[in-house]
Amino acid sequence: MEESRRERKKRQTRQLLVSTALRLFAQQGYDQTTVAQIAAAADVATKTFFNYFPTKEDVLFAQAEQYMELSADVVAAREPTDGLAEVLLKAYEQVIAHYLTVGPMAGDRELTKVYEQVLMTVPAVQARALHLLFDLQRELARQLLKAFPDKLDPISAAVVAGVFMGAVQSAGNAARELGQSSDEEITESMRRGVEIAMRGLRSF
Amino acid sequence: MEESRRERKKRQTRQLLVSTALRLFAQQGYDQTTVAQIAAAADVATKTFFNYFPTKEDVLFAQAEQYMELSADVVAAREPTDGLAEVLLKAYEQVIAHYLTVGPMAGDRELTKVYEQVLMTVPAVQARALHLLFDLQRELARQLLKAFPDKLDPISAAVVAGVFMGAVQSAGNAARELGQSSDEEITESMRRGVEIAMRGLRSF
DNA sequence: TGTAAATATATAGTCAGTGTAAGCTTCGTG
DNA sequence: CACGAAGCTTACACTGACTATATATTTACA
Repeated sequence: MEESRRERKKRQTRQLLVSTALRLFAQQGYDQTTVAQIAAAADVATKTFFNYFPTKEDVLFAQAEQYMELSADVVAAREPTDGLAEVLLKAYEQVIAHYLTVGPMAGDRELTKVYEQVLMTVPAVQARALHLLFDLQRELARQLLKAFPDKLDPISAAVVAGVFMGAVQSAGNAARELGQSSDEEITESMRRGVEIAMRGLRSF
Repeated sequence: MEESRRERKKRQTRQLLVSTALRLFAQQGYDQTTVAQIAAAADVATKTFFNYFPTKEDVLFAQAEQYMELSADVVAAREPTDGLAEVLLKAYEQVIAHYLTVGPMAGDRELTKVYEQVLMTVPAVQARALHLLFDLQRELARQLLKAFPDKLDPISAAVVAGVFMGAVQSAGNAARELGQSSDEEITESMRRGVEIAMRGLRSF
């Protein structure tokens, strides 16, 4: 079945809300922009905004579920010869590639800056981002446990996911704090983080 | 200089707000309890509550900064013979011990249950908790970098902290989800998490 | 005891987010 | 084509977190 008119309109409205919100955030700042303003600028009722996004923050994370599906796909489609480390690395590469090429930030330097600015300064947004990271981590653990039932148990699967995500996230964050702002620098730092997670902390 | 009257009163008011809030949360649930109610029950103005705690959630994390100081102390007071792994393990043991014996939850089964219930079900509180975890991680990275300037650089220090905290946090969480509710079971799972972080993910 | 700083207060607001009921659009079925 | 069900949007009213401001009170200290 193709996309029905209803579904199409819904997607359009959703997209309109996202782009309108980002535009206003860029113009006047996140905190200075009210949901009522976003709704008015998109010409819908305020309540409609909340029908699409449970909170104001969520409009910034509209594409986040895709990452979850993406990594799940990679884990599910693993080659029988692939070990746990290989699968993790592939999932990582996939998500990064998707982020850099397909996501709403892809290539748009201006938008990326707005995003980063908001993410670094607005506590509520930071909190929401961490929560998402956390969900992603839990989902990854589930997938890994299903893919490697002989090597993992529920606890170790969770730990593997937690270690991996912790490495990537902390590396990316540290890179940003050090002023590394280009995609290349940041992904390179993340790669180092992954390598450390693979080797283990005793290697220091 | 001892504690002045002003400081003493401040501490008392703060303590009163915390215990009053917890009592009300236990009685009527977190969402059902308003800040106005807490303030009224503690016989202060609503605004006063916000003078002590920036948000409603914060009243649940009154003791969190102590963990940061604690782990910083451990790292700072390391023996010259201690390697990075040993220092991390010691800091971990210290914080756990502190949590189990000194914290407001120590021994109070009832209060611990309220806490866990709130933490598992209220999104705003989860978000706040994650944010704290994140701060703690960053602080740990700073301390490690200072203690091991020859072995670490800013990126790798952040990664070490991120991997370590990620392991502990995900293990603890997975344990709770599996229904392990006793302190012993949970700390045992966390210990496994730490071991995995030390060994590295390639060991699977 | 007088004075400046810190703190608490009441008042009046802004804004995120919810509940509800009513109306409009779209969909499937006969 | 017709019609009823289901899904969305909307207006409206409301709760409650949080802030700004201006005022009063308490405390520290000379």
